[in-house]
Amino acid sequence: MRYSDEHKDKTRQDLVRVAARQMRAKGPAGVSIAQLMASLGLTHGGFYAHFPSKDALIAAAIEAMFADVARRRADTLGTLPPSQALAVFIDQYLSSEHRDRRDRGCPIAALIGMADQMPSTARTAFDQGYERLVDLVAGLIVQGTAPDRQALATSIVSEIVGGLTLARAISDPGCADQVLAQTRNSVRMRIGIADLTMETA
Amino acid sequence: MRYSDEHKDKTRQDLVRVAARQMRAKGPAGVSIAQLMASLGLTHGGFYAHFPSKDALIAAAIEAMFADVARRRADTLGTLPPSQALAVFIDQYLSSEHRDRRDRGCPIAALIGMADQMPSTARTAFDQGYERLVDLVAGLIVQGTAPDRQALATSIVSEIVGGLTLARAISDPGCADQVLAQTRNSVRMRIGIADLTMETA
DNA sequence: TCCATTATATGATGATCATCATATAATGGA
DNA sequence: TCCATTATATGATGATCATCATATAATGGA
Repeated sequence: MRYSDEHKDKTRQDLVRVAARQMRAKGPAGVSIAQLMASLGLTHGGFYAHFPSKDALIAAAIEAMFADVARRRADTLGTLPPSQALAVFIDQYLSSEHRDRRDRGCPIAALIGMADQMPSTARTAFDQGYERLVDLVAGLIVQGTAPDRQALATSIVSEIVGGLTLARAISDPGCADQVLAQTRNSVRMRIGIADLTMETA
Repeated sequence: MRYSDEHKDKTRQDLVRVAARQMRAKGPAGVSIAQLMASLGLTHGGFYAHFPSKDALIAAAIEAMFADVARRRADTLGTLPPSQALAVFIDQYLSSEHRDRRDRGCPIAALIGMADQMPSTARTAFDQGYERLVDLVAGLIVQGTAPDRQALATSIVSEIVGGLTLARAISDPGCADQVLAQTRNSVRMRIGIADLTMETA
C-alpha cells in the first residue's frame, strides 16, 4: 500500500535512527534487516526502497550516531566555561548511566573492536569522530602549550574509552562501578580538577 | 574413519588453540564451526564429538587465551626487576606489533565490546583475566601505598586497553601509531619512567 | 473521476549457520 | 584373526540472513 508523500522520508529517518541505536547496542552484524523493519512495524522487503544494501544503512547509521552525540554534547557543554565543561564531560562519560546505555552513548566506545568489519564510509565517520573527540577534550584543557594539550587529550581519551568499555565488559556491577570511579578520579587529577590527590607518579 | 588413540586429544587441543586465535581476531560470533573444522582439515559434523555446543568451545577458547598470555607474560617478565618489567610490559602492550596481531594478543582488548554476548563461563574467565592484569601492573609499581598502587594500576589498565583498541580501530596507520606513541609516553610518565616530561596537570 | 506512480507487502532464492542422525573405516584388545 | 569400539565424514534439518522479483493498494495530479 502507498502512504502520503512525507511518509517515505520519515520511514527512512526512523530506519536510520533505530538502526543507530541497535547497532550501538549489538554491533552492525547483530542487527538484521528483517528485525529492524519489524521493530518499525514494517516487513523486510520494503527495506531496499530506502537503501541499496545493508552496508549503506550501516554507513548512514554510524554517521547519524556521531551527529547525534555531537548535538547532545553541544547542548550540554556549549555554554559552560572550559574547565567546568571538561569536568562535566568527564563525569558524564564515565557515569554508570553512560555505561548502562550503550545504545545511546559514545559511538566510539560502542563500536570499538568492530571497526575493522565496518564498510569504509562508516570507518571514515569513525575516524573523524575520534579526531573530534580528542579536539573537544584538548580544547577544554586550559593549561600548557598546544602540543601538550593535544598529547594530554589523546591520553585522556584512551583512558576514558578504556575505562568505559572495561566497565561495560566486566560482569560484576560493583567492580564495574569501581573501575568507573577510579578512572574518573584519575582523569580528574590529571586535568587538575581533583579535590584529593592520590597519584604517586 | 578412526585414528590413533592420542589423536582425539590432539584434535581437541588444536580446536581450542585455533578457535582462541580466530575468536580474538573476529569475535566468537565471527567464527563458524564449519570453517573452524575446515581450517584443521576436518569436516563440520565431527565437532560434536569434542564439544557439546559452540558455547562450550567459546568458553574453552577464552580460558585458553588467558592461560596463553599469562604464560607468555611470565616468560618475558618473570626474571626482570619490577620497574624494568613494567616498562617492558607497557612498551609491548602498546607496540604496533600488538596492535597488528589481535589474534595473538591480549584477550581483554580483543573481546572488549563483545563480552555481553559471551556465555557466562567465558565471562568469568574474562573477569578474572581483568583482575589479574590490574594485579600484574599494581605489583610492578614500586612507589606509593598499596591502595595508591591499585588505583594507579586500574587507571593505567584503562589507558592501555583504550589506547590499544583505539589504535586498532582507527583506519589510518599513521594516526594509529601516534595514538600508541602518545599513550605509551603518557603511561611512562605516570609510572615515573619517562625521560622527558610533557604532562601539565 | 481516473489512472500512473509508488510505498510497502508477499513470497522466493541461495547462502550460511548450529546441530544431529547415521555411515564409514581404522584401531586395538580378545 | 576378528570384531566391538570409536574418530571422523556425510548428509539432512530447520533457522536465519541479505537480497530481489513481483503484487497490492493508496495517493495525487490530470
